[in-house]
Parts: sequence; structure tokens; C-alpha cells
Amino acid sequence: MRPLKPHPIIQHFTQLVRMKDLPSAMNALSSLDNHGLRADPVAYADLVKLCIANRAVRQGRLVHLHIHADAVPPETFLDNNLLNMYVKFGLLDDARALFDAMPERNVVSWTTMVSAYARARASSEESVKLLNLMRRDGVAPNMFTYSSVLRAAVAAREPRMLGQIHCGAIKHGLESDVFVRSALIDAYAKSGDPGDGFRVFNEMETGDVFVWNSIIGGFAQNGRCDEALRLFVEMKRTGFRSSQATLTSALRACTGSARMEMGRQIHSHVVKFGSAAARDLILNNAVVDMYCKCGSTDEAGAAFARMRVRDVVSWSAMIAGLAQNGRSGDALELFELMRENGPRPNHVTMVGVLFACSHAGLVDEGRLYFDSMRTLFDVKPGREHYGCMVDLLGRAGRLNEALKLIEEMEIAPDGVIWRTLLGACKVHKNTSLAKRVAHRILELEPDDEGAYVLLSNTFAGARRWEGVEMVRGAMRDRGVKKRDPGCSWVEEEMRIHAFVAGDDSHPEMESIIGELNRLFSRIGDAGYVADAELALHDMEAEQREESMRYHSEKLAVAFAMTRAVAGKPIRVVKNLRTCGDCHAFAKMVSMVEGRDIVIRDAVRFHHFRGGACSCGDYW
DNA sequence: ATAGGGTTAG
Repeated sequence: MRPLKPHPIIQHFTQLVRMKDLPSAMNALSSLDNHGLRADPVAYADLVKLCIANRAVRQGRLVHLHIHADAVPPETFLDNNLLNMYVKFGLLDDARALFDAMPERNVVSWTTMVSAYARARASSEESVKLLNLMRRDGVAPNMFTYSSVLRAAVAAREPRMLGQIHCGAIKHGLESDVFVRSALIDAYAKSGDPGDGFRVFNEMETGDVFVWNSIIGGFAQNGRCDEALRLFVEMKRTGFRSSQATLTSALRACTGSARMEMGRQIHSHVVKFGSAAARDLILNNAVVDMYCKCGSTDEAGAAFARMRVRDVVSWSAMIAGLAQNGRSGDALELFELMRENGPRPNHVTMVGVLFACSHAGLVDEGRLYFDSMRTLFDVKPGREHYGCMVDLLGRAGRLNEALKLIEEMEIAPDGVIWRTLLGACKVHKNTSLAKRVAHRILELEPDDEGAYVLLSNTFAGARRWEGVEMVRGAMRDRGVKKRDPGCSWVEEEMRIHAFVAGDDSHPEMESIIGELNRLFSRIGDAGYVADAELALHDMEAEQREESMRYHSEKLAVAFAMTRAVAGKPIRVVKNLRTCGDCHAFAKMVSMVEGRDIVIRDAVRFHHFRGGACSCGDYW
């Protein structure tokens, strides 16, 4: 028997859906209803998709009613389409009601719900719960299910759950799916375990650009910048073309380790080859941030100016970058420009603004911005903003006001904010407040070496050596563990030269020491005197047993001097805060050698020029 | 047929 030709009304309906004419298709749908006709499931599915594309919630519900009105046997396929529609509309409860009412659920139905809960806020537990329920229901999860549920495992902050899901994926033979693999790598990275992700990566025989992006991004996010960049190079060598996400992650790795030369190469690659990449907002934001964090606000500003579209991230990165590099006036000017014709500032922007005020000692302006944040920009002051204010007041020597502000906070102060105040005590040599503040920090973080170090250095700065001894004794008694040794590095072409005090393994150490001695003798003539006693007691200065002549920053500066190119500043990065003697050293060298030196320490930048530092000797 | 993975600012 030949199939009957569909009824003209059905034909008309199908035609309108095909033409993506939603209003007319909806009219035709009610004709179908009136005549008790039913179209092909595919046409209904296409109509549902049309509703999704047009964000037509009301029409979507009507289609739902129509599909369910007939006495025709329900189709799981169509219900799945409706599920997807409700999910795309963000109507999770409607999706769940339909899901619960479905007479049959296949792997797509389950996966749609698992994925929906995995994406939604605060429902990751439900996502994982559904995965287990579907197994109990005898429906085997597939690669779609696993790649979705991994996101939920990250959000749930349950590393054990992540391992269990990983095991399940292996059991079902799905680990080699590129989607599952990249989701696994990313999930491990986001849970702070890029090493586990790397193991998954290494078992890979054939991958795609997403898998590479996951592992490169994973290392970059976790501060393992060298590994990220090594894989970035290897990816290109293997013949994969990098995408915007690859370049963004690679740039972030350059940002983390201050590898401006490498970052600049990636940037020029972006400009030269990728018209799409060159327009990519996120990528351009990463470029701006990279130049800022490498200490070149000029290049960051140029990249920022060339951007065709800028969002709140672009502006915030540039404002904070100027502020961190000691250009507070420019940062605040840019902020005023943003208020005039940029996006609305958010809480991150305001951190940059307050940081700029604190850096420039603009107490009144900072107060004003802080007090008006809520009314002007609808930003509630958070810990970071209070931190900036404590820094601002502390720098100005208004320690008691800073203490009062902390005590008035509506959120509980954390160790970071107390440490900021402790830093201010150190600069202003207020040992009695320092003792009280250190006590507060140790209540919160009993093993925090930073508190002991700062307190000890406060005593040392006030030349109260008995206090230094007392702190050291307390550290010994409590068995506080030592932190990472200080390390400074310099980027040259495409490689890094790293220095640790007392480590003379660099092949050019002889000429570096020669250069260092030459610098000492020149700045000595200019009046530099090492404060031997202070340096001896400075706990921030790594490996005190070594002479402070050989602190890692000094080695790095001397090395960079042997390679210096006329007109180019010397750039050094340090993993900890820079010590007072090295700071004085760099100031003097910048003066007698007539060369700019930029040191990025763990918290801020120091731009040395002509014997002065952009930080105003406060850090 | 319907469901899935990577990227930016403090």
C-alpha cells in the first residue's frame, strides 16, 4: 500500500516550519489542533528548535500542549526535544516535571537533565544523583553523559566524586572519547590537580585541539606556566593549529611567569594571522593583562587602544595594571573615562581603583570611592575592597583608623587583611600593634609563616633584635614550616634564567659575580651602604646564612646587566616580596647606570628610574 | 532525529 499523501494542512504546517516562520507555523499548529491532525515528529522537533532560536517561551508551551494533547502514543524523541527546550529557557523545574512524567526515558532524556543540572548553579549534587539513578534504571551513560557530569563534579568540590566518575568512564570504555578526555583534564585542573589531568592526557593516542587546550589551560590556571608553555610549543610542533582558547591560555602562562618576549610573540602571531583571533575579546583582554603583568603598561595601553570592543574585563585589567605599575594618576583618569563612556564598573574594577588610590596616597579620594561604591555602581564592599582601604590608611600611617575599619567590617576579616595591616605596622615600625595583629593572624592561621616573618621584620626594622629572637624562638617551638625559597628570574629571548641565593649553578656565574662586584663598587661610590645588621635579621630575605650580596634579585639584576640592550629596561621577576636591601640596591643601580629596572615581586611592581622607585618605598 | 569538552580582569 502506498503511503497516503499528507493532508494539505499538515503540508502547509511543515512548509512553514521549514521556512522558519514561527508566527505562521503557530497558526498552522492551531489548525492542526482544530482538525485533529498530527504532523510528522520531525516537523514538531523542528518547531521546538524554532521556538528555542526565537526564545519564544509562550509558543514553546503551546507546542508542548499540542504534542501531548493527542491520543497518539507519546514519543520519547519529542519529549526529549521539549526537555531540551525548557533547559535552554532556563526553566529547569518545567523540564524536571516533564522528565518525571515521561513514560519512558532513554539515554538522551537522562543526559539532558544531567547536563542541565551540571550547568545550573547549586544543583551539581542533583546532576550526580541523576547519573546514579539512570544506572539503577538500567540506562547506560554514554560519552555525552560523562562529559556533562564532569562539570558537576568540579562544582561539587568533591575530588573523590571526580575519581569515581573517571572510573565509571573507564568502565564504559569512554575515556578515549575526546569530549570526555578534555572534560576530565579540565575537571582535574579546576579541582587543582593538573597532574592527574596530565596522566589522562598522556594516555591519549589521538586528540584534538580541545584536549590540548584543556591541558594547556589546566597548567596555566594552576600557575604551572612552564609546563603550559612547553605543551603549547609541543602542540604546534605536533601540527595542531592553535585556537583563540589555546592562545589565551598560553598568554595567561606568559602572564604568570612574566615572559614578555614569549607573550609578545604570541601577540604578534594573533595580529598577523588571525583576523578572527585579533577580534576576540577574551584573547585581547589576555594580551592587555599580559603586558601589564610583565611591567609594560605602554604596550598594554597600545593594545587596549586598538581594541574595537572593550568590556568591563578590558577596562578593569588596564586600570589595575596601571595602578600596580605605579601609574595611579593614569589609572584614575582611565576610570573617569570608563565612567563617561565605558561599561558599568564592577567589584573588580573598584579593587583596581582603590588600589590606585592607596598607591598614590590619595586617602580622601579612596574614602570617597569606597563610600560611594554601593550607591554609584551598586558594588557592595567585599574583603578585597577593605584590604585596599587598610593598605591606603596603613600607608598613610593611620594605623588605628585601619584597625577600626577592620573591626567594623560586616564580613569576618581573614588572614590576608590582617597581614596587610601587619605590613603597615612594619613600615611604620609600630611593634606593639604588630604583636596584636600577628596574634590575630595566628588565631586564624596557626601555621602561617608569613605572620612570623612580618612580625620579625617589624622588630628588625625598629632595630629591636630581642623581638626578632623572640619570634624566631616561637617559630622553632611551634615547628612552623619554611616556605618556598626566594627565586628571581629573567627572561631572555625564549628562555628563562632563574636564580636562587647561594646557588651558583648558572654557567655564567663568574661573569655575573664580576658584574655584581662592579655594580657594588659603583653604587658604593655613590653612597650605598648595606645595612648588614638589618639584612642579617630580615627573614624575608631568603637564606640568611648567605651574604645578602648574593640575594636572588641581585644576581638576576647583575645577569640582566651583562645582557643589557641600550634603552631597554631590565626586567626581573621574584616569587616572594623583595627585600629592603635589594630594593635599595636596585634604586642605586638605576641611578648610577642610568638604566630602568622593573622588578615584579609577589604582590606589586617596582619601576626603578634615576634612583627612585614607583612604589614610593612602601610595599 | 534529540544530549557533550577548552579561553579573560582583583
